[in-house]
Amino acid sequence: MVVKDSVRCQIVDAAKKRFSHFGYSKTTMAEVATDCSMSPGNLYRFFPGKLDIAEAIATEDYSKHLDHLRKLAAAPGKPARARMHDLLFEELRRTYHKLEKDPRAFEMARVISTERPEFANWMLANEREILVSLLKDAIALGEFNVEDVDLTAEMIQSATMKFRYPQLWSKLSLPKLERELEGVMKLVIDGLSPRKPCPPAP
Amino acid sequence: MVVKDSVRCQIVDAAKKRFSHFGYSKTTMAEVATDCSMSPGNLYRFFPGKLDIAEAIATEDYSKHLDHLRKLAAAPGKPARARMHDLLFEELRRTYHKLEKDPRAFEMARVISTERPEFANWMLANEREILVSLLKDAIALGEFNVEDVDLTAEMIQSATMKFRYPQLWSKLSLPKLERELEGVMKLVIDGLSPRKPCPPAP
DNA sequence: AGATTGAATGATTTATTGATTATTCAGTGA
DNA sequence: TCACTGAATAATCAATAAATCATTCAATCT
Repeated sequence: MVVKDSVRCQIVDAAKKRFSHFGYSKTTMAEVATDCSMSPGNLYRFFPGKLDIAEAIATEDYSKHLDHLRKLAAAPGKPARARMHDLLFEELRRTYHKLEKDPRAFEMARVISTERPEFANWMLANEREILVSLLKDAIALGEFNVEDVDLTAEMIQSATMKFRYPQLWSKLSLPKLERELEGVMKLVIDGLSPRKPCPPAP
Repeated sequence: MVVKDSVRCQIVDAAKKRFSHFGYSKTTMAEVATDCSMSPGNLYRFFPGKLDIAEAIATEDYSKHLDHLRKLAAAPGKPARARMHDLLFEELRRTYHKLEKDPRAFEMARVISTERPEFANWMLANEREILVSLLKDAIALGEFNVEDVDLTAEMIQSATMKFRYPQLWSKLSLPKLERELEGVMKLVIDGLSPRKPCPPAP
């Protein structure tokens, strides 16, 4: 089992190099196999198919990111508002940089999300979980006032959808996207309704 | 000039029929010309190209929709909240139905928005204008409390982006999309911050 | 027996070719 | 001179052939 795992790792590593050098579609299973000094057929004892290798790479990479997000969301001593800011901005920046500068990463993201739509859902669910615990925490601290935490987390994700796949929507630059996300966050946190009885002092 | 206009209309009408029957890509300029009893070359005295005919059709159609939206946004006697609801829901439903059931309309929308991205921006700007006047009205009535009206309108559009191209994002059904839009609207209007000093009565 | 190979298979991609079609413009007729 | 035509052009698309590649599996090795 430990042996099997190390072979899996070897395969993933070889594929990682190939994919990031030449792209997903331009690397063949035969090449990956050769890099691992094995026959192409043998790869299939470790992975059901090529896409699954890509998914393994993506999962590994994404898990690190998730850990980071969890830390941001739980940062002690920070107001919930600031933590939510950090959380959403980190996501925007990560995907932006990842997809903007690296066409290979972009290709992989595209392939995985079209061939394996559940993967994108899984990511969303993970992030929603983080959001939920952040909200609960904020409620306990009296910073937010939310009835249905799960629903609210879902709605926050809805409202920030544009920033999750930045280059799909608009060719906006990162600074512009950041300014917009800032605005949406403010809107979501403060809302449109008047806080106090309202009319401004004369 | 009045003659030129009537020829333009004739061309647009012929193209409208062809496009909606056979689709944009399957109708040829020669066919449209024949329908108008003219030579293909002559079409170019009235439109710079095929895409511009499609754009003219889309503009005409969209203008009617805009009028409707303006009416909804200005409906007398309704609270701003309800008018905003009507506005955003009408947009969701329109695009959903238009694109869901009619593959020809979908093709045209796709072609125009990829070849003429400024068209989509123009639509957004139009709707933002409506949103701005709705917001101003709501502020005057004391229903909303907003500092920067233009910025806020932009942010509302950002937050509801997902519902503007429903089928691009998710394969969600209309009822699910409606429930989500409902939630996002509530979030945007009420916000997360506590309205009153907050803690619930015992 | 279990692990591994690598040739065979069929699906997918790429290259090539031959239409089709948007667009232009020299020419025609009023 | 002006409105228009329709053949010429160039770009795009469809069809097909050729090659590549993911995947399978009978045979081989350890």
